[in-house]
Amino acid sequence: MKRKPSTEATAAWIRLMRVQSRVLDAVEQELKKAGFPPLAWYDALLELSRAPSGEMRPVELEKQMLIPQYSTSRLIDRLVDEGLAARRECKIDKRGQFVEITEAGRELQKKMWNAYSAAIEKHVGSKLSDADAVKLCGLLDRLGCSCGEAPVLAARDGAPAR
Amino acid sequence: MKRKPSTEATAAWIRLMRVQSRVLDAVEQELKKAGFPPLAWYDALLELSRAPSGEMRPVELEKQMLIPQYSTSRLIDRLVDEGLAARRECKIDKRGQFVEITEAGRELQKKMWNAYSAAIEKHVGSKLSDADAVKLCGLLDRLGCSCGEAPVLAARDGAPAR
DNA sequence: GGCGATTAAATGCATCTGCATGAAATAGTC
DNA sequence: GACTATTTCATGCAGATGCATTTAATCGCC
Repeated sequence: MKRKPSTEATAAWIRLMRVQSRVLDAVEQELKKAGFPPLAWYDALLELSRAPSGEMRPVELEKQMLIPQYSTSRLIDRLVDEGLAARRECKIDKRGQFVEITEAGRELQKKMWNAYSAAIEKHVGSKLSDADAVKLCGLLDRLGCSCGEAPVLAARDGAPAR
Repeated sequence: MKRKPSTEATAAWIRLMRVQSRVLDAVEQELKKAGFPPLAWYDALLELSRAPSGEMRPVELEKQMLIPQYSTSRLIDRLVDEGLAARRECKIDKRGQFVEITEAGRELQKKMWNAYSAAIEKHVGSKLSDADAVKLCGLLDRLGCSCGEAPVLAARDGAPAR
């Protein structure tokens, strides 16, 4: 029952862990040096800015970002503290709420995307042809624990990570 | 100067972040459920067990594992607390020390490898042919921030992650 | 309508992390 | 040898995270 992985699979595992870690670190560092908050903030702001009226339920955000519930709760706290989002009462379900992105939030998201996209280009785009990037996506998707993400909806003004 | 990444590159970035996160989580969870400590412990034990006489300098460990200095220091603390490793005086450089893996440490490393390798097989090996795993390695290596790792020395009784 | 089960969100607590700094020893230089 | 710079490792502190629990509201069912 406990089959061992092939050396190829093991090597892939190691690469996946190491390379992701290095690339993420590099990108996060660049954002930090540019004076921006962590990537998680960007992801949240992006999700919010994409929502129909700029607002969504914390539960939604949680599902989109794939982070634990308490983590979402605290992330929202911080965004609200910084004036990047605001909590709104949810009339149809009083145990819940809505989180709405503010103008400042939208601006920050856009500014961050400049630095963020430049970092992606620097650490990923410039090292891989588009064709290879597609191949890489294909291989990675096969590992995706059925995290059936919507296609490549990403691009165009923002990329959610994590 | 601030070129934007192609949608393909952006998609690859997203996949890299998401898939790694999911796979790592899955593997860590399995280890945890089996009652084992975090992967970082395994990595450290593996490095130590591979060292010539089962001991190495914290600085070495730090370089191998690519984690910050303070992180190494505290990791060693925990290993020592659990009797998996022991600090030894370093006679040739009294500001330093040696960390030596104990018998219990070696045993834990081996036991963990059983669970760990099974998890790798389950979450990576079983989803990719060897040929595809090799392709994936090749593509990921190109992103490797010149983290010029030794070839595929990994396999065969242990795989360092992170 | 009443009531237990479920869901949404927050929070207390222990642990972990990052960052900066400190303490001790060695290396380099004159 | 004296003095500064560098290297090795530890640690105090603030902030972040994981986990379990709490509070409040809705749902399902009779």
